[in-house]
Amino acid sequence: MTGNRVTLRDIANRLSLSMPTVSRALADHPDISSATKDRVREVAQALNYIPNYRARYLRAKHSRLIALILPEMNMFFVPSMIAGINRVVQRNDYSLIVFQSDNSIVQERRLVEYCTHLSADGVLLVLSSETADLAHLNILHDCGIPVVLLDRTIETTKYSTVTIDDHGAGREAAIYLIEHGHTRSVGIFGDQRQRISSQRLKGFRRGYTDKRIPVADSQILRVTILSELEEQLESAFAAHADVTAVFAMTDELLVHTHYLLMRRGMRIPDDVSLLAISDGQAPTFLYPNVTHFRHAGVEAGERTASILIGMIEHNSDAMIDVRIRTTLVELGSVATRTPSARKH
Amino acid sequence: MTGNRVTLRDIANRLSLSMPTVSRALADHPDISSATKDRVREVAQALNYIPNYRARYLRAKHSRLIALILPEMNMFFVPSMIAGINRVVQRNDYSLIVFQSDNSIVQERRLVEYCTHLSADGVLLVLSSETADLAHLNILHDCGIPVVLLDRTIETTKYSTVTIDDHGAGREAAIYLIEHGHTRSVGIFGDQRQRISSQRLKGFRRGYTDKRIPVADSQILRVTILSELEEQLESAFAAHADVTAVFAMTDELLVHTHYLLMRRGMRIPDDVSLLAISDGQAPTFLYPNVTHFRHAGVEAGERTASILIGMIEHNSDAMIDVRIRTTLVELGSVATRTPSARKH
DNA sequence: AACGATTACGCAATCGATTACGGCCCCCAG
DNA sequence: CTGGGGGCCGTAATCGATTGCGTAATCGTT
Repeated sequence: MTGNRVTLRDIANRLSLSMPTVSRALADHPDISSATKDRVREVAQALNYIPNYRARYLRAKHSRLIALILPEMNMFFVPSMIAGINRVVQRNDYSLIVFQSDNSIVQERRLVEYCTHLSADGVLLVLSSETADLAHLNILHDCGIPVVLLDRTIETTKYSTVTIDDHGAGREAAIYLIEHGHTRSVGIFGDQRQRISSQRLKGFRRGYTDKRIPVADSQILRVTILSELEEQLESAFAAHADVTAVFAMTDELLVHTHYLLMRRGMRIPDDVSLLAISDGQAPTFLYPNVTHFRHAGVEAGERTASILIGMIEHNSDAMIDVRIRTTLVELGSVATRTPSARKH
Repeated sequence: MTGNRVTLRDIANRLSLSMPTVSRALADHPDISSATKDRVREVAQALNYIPNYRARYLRAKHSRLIALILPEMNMFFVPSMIAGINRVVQRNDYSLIVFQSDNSIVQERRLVEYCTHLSADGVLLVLSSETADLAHLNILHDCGIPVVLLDRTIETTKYSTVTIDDHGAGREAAIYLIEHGHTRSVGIFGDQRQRISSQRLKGFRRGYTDKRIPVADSQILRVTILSELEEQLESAFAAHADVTAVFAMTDELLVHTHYLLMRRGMRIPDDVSLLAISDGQAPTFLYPNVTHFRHAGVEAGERTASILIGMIEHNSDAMIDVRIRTTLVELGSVATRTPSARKH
């Protein structure tokens, strides 16, 4: 360690110039002669000058820091989403600060506040499951820090949001199953306090309603804790011997459902068809590959980050709501059943 | 947006006090009377004062920022590692800045430099696959910024490292297979430019050597791109009809190998046994569950972050090398074979 | 020759907070 | 009565960089 860092003053002293001149020289300001610029650059290089962004951004109002607050790390979706966000963020010369709220509203509140301390230029927020309202975001609004809500949100007219078309995906999944002859299926959904879960569930039911096919409540699983899945699935099978298909709302539910079906000795799609909403990774390494409605995490991340940076740079308060549509990827885990060909 | 943020000066003016007094009052300095402290706190609250860390840390030498540079996002290992890092980082009141080098040494170099601009207090680095030496880290050393190399490293005596006991895990995996009667197996390894791949491979071979069982080169797969896996696996099976077990070096290789085995119609573990090194997630949702040598990503992240923060706070240059041992988790994907019971 | 314009740079303030140092007032002891 | 010592607070400098404004020197113009 060479002691303290080289500053503009050091360069200035070395060249008998003033700090402002050195600053302007390094910034390629037109007021400075190119001869001086060259000398400054040379000395800066020689002395190994390292700019102090902390000092620079103290004067500027911005920090070029973007915060991402996640409820939790998850091997599905989150990594690709971060990858997408990071790509856009880095490309625009911002840095991404990642926080975890651990699904706690207290933590989330604390972190939001912390973002103001850090003078983040913008905040990307995936709400914790405990978050019921958005009052704790007022502080960001007061500071003029734009926010984009991502993936897991609640209804709002105040903040921009980027979400999957959850309702649409659920509905299309149902219709896809019905059109392949699966009039009796089991739908597996997550914690209903989360909008993505309730929306996908509503969409799923809607699909059946639209096709005028009844769905019993026992066909709809609401899995709050993963460990409940097995029992709920067994009950559903027990209640409905004529089930020919299973729909899983997320990758996490998918992989565990897939496992349970396999363990049950069920062949996919011969004994039971399997359909999911997924970011497309798990379906390609499960056997057989799983037909799914795909939402690209990378894309979602990129769009979200783009919107946020747009808001930051145009100082815009415009509320943008992006609903990302899913695309069907058919990989053969859903069989076509004719009404007569039902199991047994 | 209410215009500009409330500063210490605003509070000072409101109370006809000086900025330093307000600063000290908020910091609970003994020089300030409790009456004044109360008044200051009250006004700070009322005015919605938000401290500016950027200004605060300009005087202090530190920033309470820790940077993490990753080669890429990956659904396996990385999320749990980040989770572990983040937990420790947040608990110690630091913030985590995440960068992706996209496996490019140019990017990595740029990001390392960027860390100095931001005055990061420490850097956590997972080397890109292109990184062959550590010269680009000198700048960090010059700035007195501690570094801990994580997971994917190269040999160094200059920086602290946290790695899995790759060689040991590979060796134990081999021995485990042998002791279960699998004298002929296929080992699937990653890009040999990476230390973790070469070490695991070496360890695996070593296990066989120790047990005095020959291993043909065609039993060892080196998979640089995932799409090559299928072909290589087929060749291996074609070359060795007596293969009774497959070992996958990582989760990523595991899930795809599992898929290929299933698609081949092979029953696990009846037709072929499957063993892996894994962080323990994938093995529990693949059917059947996969016996593996487990390395906890969360733990690795936590240890790494702890070491880095220790170095930061004790201003220590001590070189620490942590080699995380893997633990065997038996989940039944490896059958016990007696010599006579080999397949056919 | 004198004056306005241009070039190239320095001075001083500023961002918001922290800290070394100094000073006032009051109380108590000598 | 006086001096020493706390208690409590203000002054000024500082962190490193940026920016508005001023200015000396040079140049060109009529």
